[in-house]
Amino acid sequence: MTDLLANRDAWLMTNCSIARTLDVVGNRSTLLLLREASLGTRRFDDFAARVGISEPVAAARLKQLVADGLLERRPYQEPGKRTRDEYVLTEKGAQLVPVLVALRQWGDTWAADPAGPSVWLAHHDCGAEVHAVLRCAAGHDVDPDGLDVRPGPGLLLADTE
Amino acid sequence: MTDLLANRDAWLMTNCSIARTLDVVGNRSTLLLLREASLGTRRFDDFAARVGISEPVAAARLKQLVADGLLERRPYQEPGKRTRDEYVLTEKGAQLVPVLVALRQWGDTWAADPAGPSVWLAHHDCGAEVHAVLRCAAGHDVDPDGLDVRPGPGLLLADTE
DNA sequence: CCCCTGACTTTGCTTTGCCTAAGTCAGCTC
DNA sequence: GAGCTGACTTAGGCAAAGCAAAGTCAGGGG
Repeated sequence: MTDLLANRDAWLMTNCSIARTLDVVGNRSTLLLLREASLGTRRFDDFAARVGISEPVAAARLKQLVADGLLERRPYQEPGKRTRDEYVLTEKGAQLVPVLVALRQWGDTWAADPAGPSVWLAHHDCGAEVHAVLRCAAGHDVDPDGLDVRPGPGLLLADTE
Repeated sequence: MTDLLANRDAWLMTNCSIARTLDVVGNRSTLLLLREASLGTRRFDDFAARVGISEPVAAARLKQLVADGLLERRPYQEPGKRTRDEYVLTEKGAQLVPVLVALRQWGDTWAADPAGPSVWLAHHDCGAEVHAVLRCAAGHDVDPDGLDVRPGPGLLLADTE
């Protein structure tokens, strides 16, 4: 086994967790639907209107999100109305919130309106602003360029003859 | 001004930082190219091969990433070879690393190969594993469901007549 | 000065995503 | 039991994104 790190050409990206995640949420409307779900939207029409997509697209994406286990469909009933279904985040879906926070944070910094961002996120318990940060298991804050890539157990190597 | 938080219907999402970020990096191949750049890939052919996209697509996306200021094109020369251009992350691009880490982390948890992930990220200084976490300005760790949404200065309201 | 190589570009085609407009359907309200 | 409403589905079409295969181009090596 030669120098693994220098031989990145041989690494096959067929088991990349980023790519696998993007297989599930890798398009704009899916992520925006999850944004809405995380902000508390639950009803079909609201999803379509707030994301700004047509009903056919909303129906297809929501169905896929339920199939993938990121949203759960639950019956509910407003007083004096018939029973309907609402869409709520599952644990699996809620764990994508750091992705949404990181995306929002980048947009706030690099692509915001001159007036500033439309919303910001406060810690429910203390009211302070929330950010996505990188931290190592030893408790250190980590810079984007302070990362080392290490081969993991699922690494596949190309057949280098 | 009535209850802003209850009146989310009136919020116009035309100034959403998540949507603005997705306008720049909202497709699979762009994010995978940034993954490669963050892992140290610099040459055109390597980008195309490692991301698994065709050359025309790689050329178009890389050009757009340079135009958007996430990658910088720089001349370099390997000994005994002609001068070429390489693509390296700018500060603007590097600040998307938390997004990539959060995506990777979700994939490790919810979509990994039974054998485990192909790579993991270590803190360069201490070797411990790195994660994306949510933290408030007061220093508390924040759960995905511990977030409050607050209207910001750039919030646009719909004309509710 | 001719060839090789890395870095693209061009062409032609398929797939995916999204749109509008119109239709369906189920259960309350009246 | 007729109509309304929310939640979709169906049909038809356009545009963006992707692929494969082949062509272009510039500069250093031989």
